[in-house]
Amino acid sequence: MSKKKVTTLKEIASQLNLSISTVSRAINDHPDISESTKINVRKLADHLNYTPNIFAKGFRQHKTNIIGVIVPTITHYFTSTIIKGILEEAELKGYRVIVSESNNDVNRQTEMMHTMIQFGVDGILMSLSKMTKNVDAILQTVDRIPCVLFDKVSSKIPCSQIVINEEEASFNAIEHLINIGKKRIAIIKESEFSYNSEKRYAGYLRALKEHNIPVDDKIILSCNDISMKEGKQMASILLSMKERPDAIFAITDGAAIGVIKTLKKFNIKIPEDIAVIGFSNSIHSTIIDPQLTTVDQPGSRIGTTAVKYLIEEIENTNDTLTSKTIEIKTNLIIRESTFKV
Amino acid sequence: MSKKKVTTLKEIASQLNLSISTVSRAINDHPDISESTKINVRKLADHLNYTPNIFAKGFRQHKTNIIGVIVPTITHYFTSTIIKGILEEAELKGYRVIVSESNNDVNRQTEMMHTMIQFGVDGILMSLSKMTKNVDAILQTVDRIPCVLFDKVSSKIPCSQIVINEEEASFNAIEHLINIGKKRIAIIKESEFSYNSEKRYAGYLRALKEHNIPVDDKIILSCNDISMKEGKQMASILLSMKERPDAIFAITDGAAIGVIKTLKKFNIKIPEDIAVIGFSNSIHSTIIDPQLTTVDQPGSRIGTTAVKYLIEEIENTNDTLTSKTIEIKTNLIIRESTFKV
DNA sequence: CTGAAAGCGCTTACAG
DNA sequence: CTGAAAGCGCTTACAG
Repeated sequence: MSKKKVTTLKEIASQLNLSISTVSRAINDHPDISESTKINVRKLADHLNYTPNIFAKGFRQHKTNIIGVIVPTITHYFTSTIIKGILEEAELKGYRVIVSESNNDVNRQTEMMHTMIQFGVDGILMSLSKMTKNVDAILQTVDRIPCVLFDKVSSKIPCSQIVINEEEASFNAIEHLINIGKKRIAIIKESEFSYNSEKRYAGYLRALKEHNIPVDDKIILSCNDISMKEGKQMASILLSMKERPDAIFAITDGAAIGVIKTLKKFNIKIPEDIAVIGFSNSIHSTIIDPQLTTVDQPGSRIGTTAVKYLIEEIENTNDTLTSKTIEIKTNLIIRESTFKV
Repeated sequence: MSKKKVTTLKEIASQLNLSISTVSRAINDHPDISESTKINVRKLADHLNYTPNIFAKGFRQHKTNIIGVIVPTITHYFTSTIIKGILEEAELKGYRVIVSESNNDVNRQTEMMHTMIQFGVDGILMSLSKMTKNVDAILQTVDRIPCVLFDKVSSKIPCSQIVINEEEASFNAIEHLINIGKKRIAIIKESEFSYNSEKRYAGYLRALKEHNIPVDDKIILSCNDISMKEGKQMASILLSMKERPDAIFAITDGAAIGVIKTLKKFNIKIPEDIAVIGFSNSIHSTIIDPQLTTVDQPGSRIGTTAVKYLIEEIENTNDTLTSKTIEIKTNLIIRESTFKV
């Protein structure tokens, strides 16, 4: 592939009989340079289609204006909306974004952090892969380069974290079920190693407690790798019980949709016999019939917020490193699976 | 943010009493260097956690090992599966990926190509934004740097293009409808400026022709910005006709799902009264009830193939530039919306 | 087998 | 207001 020869400062300087330094300053609008020189330089630069060699620049300034993003899976709708937010905000601030998928593999995740650092990114935005138990590698990274965690975070890591109000959102969802008269509310959650799942579970427990509803372990179901399939299985288990629940809270929309599919198969009336609530407000939630009541997670806002905090940290030269945890508010979207019009 | 001091070749050289050149060669496994030196250098490099400064390297070698990707919208499931494929293959080959969204804005698209070139990407992978009529900017880019188009392509651009067999896939979908006895098949498509839509429409026309079914313009509906909403509207229009169709082919799953929702609202039996086919095999197609017959587009394969061709072009030093168009095969996935078990 | 030196394109403290 | 020079970290032709 033959690339066209590319314009450099040297080229412009020689054509204008100026020094490279002057041309550099003129292009960067340095106050020392006379207006007339600036005009001449800019004109020729435009004409020759000059674009600075970012590598020489980044190399010189130890700054690349690239942000690295590591997520478990890019194909989840929620994740892709976060990335959308990241791209928008980063672009606005003059940063480019390198994206990587860890596929929920902790080793890949570690490797990716290293490659990103090696690529000279200015900072890293990361959503942790499942089962990230050993955080040593991450601690090292946080120590070397600005990092912000989002969505799947860990309190063991000293850096800013952007999350949603998981516990409260879940509390509100359960309270809504109680308000519509439900008394025996099942939950389908993940194992205790999932940060998000535990928070949502905590909200569930608090809601029951505050409304004096006894907790029944039999209708608290955990599964690994929660998805539509698990939702179906858990729904079958719940239906087979002597004392069926009158509402099911699945901590992901996927599982909630699996639940609805199974309930429909057994001709259970939704929400009259059993109401269903999910979590995420994925697009699926309006495709399924009845449409799913769920918690809307503003992915795009999470993304833009994460970028804001990261860039602040990148550009903040003084050494005060305050790691904040920012909670993005969610909304309960009430639809047919809990509310009959 | 205080960054730890980073290990350089110089540091290693001085600790080992070697020259920088020798250390550089040892690390790059140059044949000139003795095995013992290599071992020493590697050991210390590991110990000091040495990672080459990619910017110095890229700057020196005019190669960044970064691929730029520009897509209209990242949040479309199909697009995100393509990106997944791109990330996998790129990583395998030692490349990183910068992603950008054009949001279907031609100006943004042009700007992004420029920024990417400025960032020194080795090549660009692009899916064209809608209404890319003026391809001048793209022609310029193609001239400066290896490019491969995928999914939304244009025959006006001389570079390799990775597409699916749109026309044939659509032909097969229509033929399936004919095989199950349908005789009056409507199509919901986009305007004539959409490459994909036009190809699918061509397949529709050919199938009708080969089966001697007359074409009726009244049941050929076009809309801009096709989605679920448009699917609902078009379905209403079709239902209001004296001569209703007995099958509807929507060229996107979103529109097909809108169609199904409207048909259900009017208690039309699917597929007996009206069968429905979509295009993409998005996850929605198994959420909706009845499940949607649709064309599976292997997004991940499109992504990996695009990367393969791009890297071939990047690494191919000789000047023979052969632009091929590669068609990735699709499959018709038959489900309840056309076939009653 | 190893080293000294030039150079990639840019910025910036220093000098005038 | 402008220029000469050093240097960012690396690779590589040249010399030994």
